[in-house]
Amino acid sequence: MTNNNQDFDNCEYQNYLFQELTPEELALVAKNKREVFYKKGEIICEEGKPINELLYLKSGLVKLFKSSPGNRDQIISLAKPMDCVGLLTVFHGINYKFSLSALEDSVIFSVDMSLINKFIFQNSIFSCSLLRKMSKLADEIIQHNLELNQRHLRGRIAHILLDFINDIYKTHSFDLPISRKEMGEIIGMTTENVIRILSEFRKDNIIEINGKNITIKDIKRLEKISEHG
Amino acid sequence: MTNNNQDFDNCEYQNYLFQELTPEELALVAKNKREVFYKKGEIICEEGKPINELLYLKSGLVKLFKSSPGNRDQIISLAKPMDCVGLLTVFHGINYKFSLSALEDSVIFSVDMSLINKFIFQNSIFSCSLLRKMSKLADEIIQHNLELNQRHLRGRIAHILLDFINDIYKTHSFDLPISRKEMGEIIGMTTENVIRILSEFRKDNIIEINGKNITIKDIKRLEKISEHG
DNA sequence: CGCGGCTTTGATGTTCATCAAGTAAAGTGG
DNA sequence: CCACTTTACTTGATGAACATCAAAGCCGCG
Repeated sequence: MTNNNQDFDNCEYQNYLFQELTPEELALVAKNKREVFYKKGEIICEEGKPINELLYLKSGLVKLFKSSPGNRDQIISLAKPMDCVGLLTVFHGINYKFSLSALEDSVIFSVDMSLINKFIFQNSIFSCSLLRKMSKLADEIIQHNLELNQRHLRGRIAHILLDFINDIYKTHSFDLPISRKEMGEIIGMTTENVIRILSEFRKDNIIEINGKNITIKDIKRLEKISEHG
Repeated sequence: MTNNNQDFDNCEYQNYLFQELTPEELALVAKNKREVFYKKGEIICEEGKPINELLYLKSGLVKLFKSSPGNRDQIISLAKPMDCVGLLTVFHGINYKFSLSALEDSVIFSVDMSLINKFIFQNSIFSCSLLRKMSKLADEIIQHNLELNQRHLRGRIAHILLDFINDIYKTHSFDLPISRKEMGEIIGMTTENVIRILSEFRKDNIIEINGKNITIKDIKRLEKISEHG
């Protein structure tokens, strides 16, 4: 592991959360923080465990999910680097109501909630920024759910592909970080149907599939399917 | 309309939001606040309109919803008296992403966002309380969506009836404040199926229906249906 | 009293989950 | 490095759950 302070400076640079802190507060964060590496597939935190820290994703990809009986997980949201994982829920209740696991090799950077609470009390710019971020996250989750409930399966698949293109990978050709099963868990459908519809898109010449790699060939039609079913 | 300050004192008494304010701040709220009466069915605020005020429901029942083409609204949440309506979304973006309307005759009490922001900056107990409330609301909305996606129609109807019993009316016999159509919009199903399943429950001797009035006769079975499908 | 909206029930078709079965890929231990 | 096991992926067939369509009764309201 390289110099921690160096790392911290690097990630703080882009970070919309900690940038509101004063130099003194940042020093406290640097002293308090822990950095943990999680291998792809590893559980980061489980439902029911106490909430002690604010988690911040430095690199990788993480899913926030709820597991149900019968191997039926439901993914609530994905966190990208520079996101605060589970920010929405850490201020309510003492235990996690959801679980977190790494979709790719990830580095999580954690700070004690007691320190975060201290900052909230002494730095109003910071707490204001938290309020804004939470509001944004809530809007996104609500929006996501609305979109799911309105779309048929084809529309959902189109929608999630567009998300990967626009929000995560910023390119028309990428390696899917998640299995077909997990894709189904994000958009609420079975693995079989995820595959079926991806195959349809391939036959219709909208995408190209090579195992985990997906290339978008006709984004206009994908957008049309995402909107009009 | 009766004395405003008197009203304010009455509602502040139970209010978890404003109770964190100092007497001076409360005086500012009392001076700034507006109180508006909305008739059942009236639109309180529409998607796309600027967010200028924090709304607080004094009496009545309000729905937060998103409308879609084809007379297909989707209800995101209901607000009971003493709830801050749309609290989750007011700190992000300049325009409402959702609409609000009154399900029953309602009194809304509004305070300028500029004042709320002032309090956030000067009163850290208040902002901390806001964070907790938002976290709680987010948890509830996420939970609500998870439950919907996992249940079949019978389970959803059972679930929403239990919500009315436990959260809103606190009695086993109540007048439904909403139409069958709105009930469908909360739990994501068609009006016809809401009616069909309510009829099934009536035939199975679980509930009694007299127009808008519903009486629960067998809450144990309702709970069982809500949990196990 | 008649019109429009809400409610109710039945018949029909579509969408999607489930089941089954087979292939490819990816770990695992010798 | 190769057999072996396991996990992920893929396709088809079937049935269940649910939306849609249609039609009729009910109720409040001008």
